[in-house]
Amino acid sequence: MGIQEIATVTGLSKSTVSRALRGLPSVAGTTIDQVRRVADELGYVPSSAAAGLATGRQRAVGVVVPVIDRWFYVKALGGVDAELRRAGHDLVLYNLGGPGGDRDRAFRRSMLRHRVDALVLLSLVLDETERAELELARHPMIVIGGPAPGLRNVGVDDAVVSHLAVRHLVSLGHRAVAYMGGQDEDGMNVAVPYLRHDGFVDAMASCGVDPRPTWMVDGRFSFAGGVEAGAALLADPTDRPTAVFCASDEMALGLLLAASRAGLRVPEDLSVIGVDGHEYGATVGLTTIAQDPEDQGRTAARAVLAEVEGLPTGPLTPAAAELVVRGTTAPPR
Amino acid sequence: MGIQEIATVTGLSKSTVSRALRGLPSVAGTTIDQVRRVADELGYVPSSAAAGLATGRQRAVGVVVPVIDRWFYVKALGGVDAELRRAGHDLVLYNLGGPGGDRDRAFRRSMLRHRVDALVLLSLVLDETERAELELARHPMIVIGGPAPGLRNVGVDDAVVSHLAVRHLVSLGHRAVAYMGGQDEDGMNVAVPYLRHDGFVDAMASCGVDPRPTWMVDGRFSFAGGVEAGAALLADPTDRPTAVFCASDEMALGLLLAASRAGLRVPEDLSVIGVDGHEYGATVGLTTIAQDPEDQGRTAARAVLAEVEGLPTGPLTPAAAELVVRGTTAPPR
DNA sequence: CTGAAAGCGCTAACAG
DNA sequence: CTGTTAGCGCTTTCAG
Repeated sequence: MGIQEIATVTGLSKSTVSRALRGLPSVAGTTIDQVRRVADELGYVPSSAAAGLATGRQRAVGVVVPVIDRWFYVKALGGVDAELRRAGHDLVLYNLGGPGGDRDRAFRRSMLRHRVDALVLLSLVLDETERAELELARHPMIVIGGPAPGLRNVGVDDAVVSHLAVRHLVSLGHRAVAYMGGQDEDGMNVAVPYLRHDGFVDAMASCGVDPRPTWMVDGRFSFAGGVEAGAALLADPTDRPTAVFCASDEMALGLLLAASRAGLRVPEDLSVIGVDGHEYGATVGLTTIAQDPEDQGRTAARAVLAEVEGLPTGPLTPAAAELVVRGTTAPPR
Repeated sequence: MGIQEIATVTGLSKSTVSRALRGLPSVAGTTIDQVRRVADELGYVPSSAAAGLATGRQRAVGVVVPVIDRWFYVKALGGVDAELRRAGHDLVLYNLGGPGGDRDRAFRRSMLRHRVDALVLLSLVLDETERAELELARHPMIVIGGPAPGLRNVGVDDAVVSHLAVRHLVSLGHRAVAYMGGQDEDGMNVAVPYLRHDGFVDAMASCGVDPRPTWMVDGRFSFAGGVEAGAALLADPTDRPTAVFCASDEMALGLLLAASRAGLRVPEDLSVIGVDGHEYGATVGLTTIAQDPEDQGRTAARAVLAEVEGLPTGPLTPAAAELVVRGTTAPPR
């Protein structure tokens, strides 16, 4: 059943078996082979709980996402996972499940159980209480996406993202540029939407263009939202922007559909630029500010794992965000 | 630090504290309150490893996915998660990470550690060795998606799915109907692609129509793949199908783009039907055979949790698949 | 290179 | 309703 069985069968001690199973260098090669063979024959399955209790290390890290079904989160999750796997750690998923998710309970009931050695928070900003509670667990934490007070974070600089997009549009000659963003995701307290929004306003100002309040629309960071907000934005032929900066590719894709429904050609009648580097965008030729969430996930995992090992925690360099010009942006007519 | 501290501070015994913390009915209400208060003051954080070791239950279930970034898997994962959370269990994600994922190592190194009480496999078919290994852990397992030999599964009946789609097309008057599917996902050993393919052939036969081999194309179950395969399929104006059944909405979306690039109008020149009920499809008006992966996830989680509790394991009813007629299908001209 | 003994922090009978 | 006594299965000093 356990390590003990192997010990009695091989005539070795529990300790030696334990060491052999872990391949410690202080064990004779022959012993290791023998132990492994017997373990296999016996169908031995290690108990991570016992190991965890003895060492204080669970070899697992938690990943907290506000919702699971968003492109960025899925990609970042994949990156974190890849790196954890490489390091032999498991990934415990904490999905706050959006607005209805009973965030508080999820926090204390699950994350506060020492099941994981560290936490990767996706785009979350914690409030005071939450921070205090998580402090109790005393494990390393890191944030992917928007900066969070008091925590290290990896992610693009959202102000830069907005500036890149606006500058591209303005340099093409656009002045009538609209912004499609989204509010905080219903109390999920995510910083990115605000940062991109403010970045847009800033960038416009620095280009000497005044953003029009009626051209700042809410696409809810989703495809469907982009279609709706886009339809509204493009409804009045006498008062249309010549370009739109969408704070996510999913919204931009929606806007593209709305534009075609409105009989507008892109980029001739309307320029569209998104943010992300979504695969769909690539295949439809969407100009975008691309980022690599998978890589951000890997970086975050590596950093937090290093912190678990007690290595010094250096500052993290912001992730790359790069203007990818494709077919949806052009000079206005 | 642990439960002991609380015991000494309150003057109670470890056992009483343990019971109070778990709110067992055999503890005085006042005691419970007191213990909880002291626990809070002390910043007590329970150790799931210790609890798990003592009880043999980890209060966690593993979810194994072939890859993470697919609509179906993400939705199903969300469903599993929701149900687990409700039951107070954590979710450990095992991502095989596609073809390059070193499936074997992932299996034995992680899943075989008793970190979880049960396993939910997404669309995976295990080979003999894998089954044997997982048997060792002796925990309940269930599959979502295609049936797997020797395991219970929840999911739609893929033969029915194909029949529904084909019958819809044929009843509209189509005879020249093509199929867009995909092969096994590069050694990930997933059953669904084959089932839908065979279902299509069957359904065509039962409708008295011969499927054309050159009209059975591979869209790799992705948007980009759908665009490519669609372009090829529609390339020759003298030899085009009048309708296409796509084994997933993502491919259907791609095909829609390919059709518009080829100058075809949908549904006038070409009818398209997909499978899934993807949100994007809904907003572009894609006719589809809709299913509810989230619900399938919840069902699977519930079933496997019940099995963990030792409840009798009844058979599972197949998940619902429903024809949703929207704007992309119509009679051929 | 291997063994003996002492826990890791909690739960679970079994008594009161 | 509460306390006592054993472990759960592994890792880790400390000695050989």
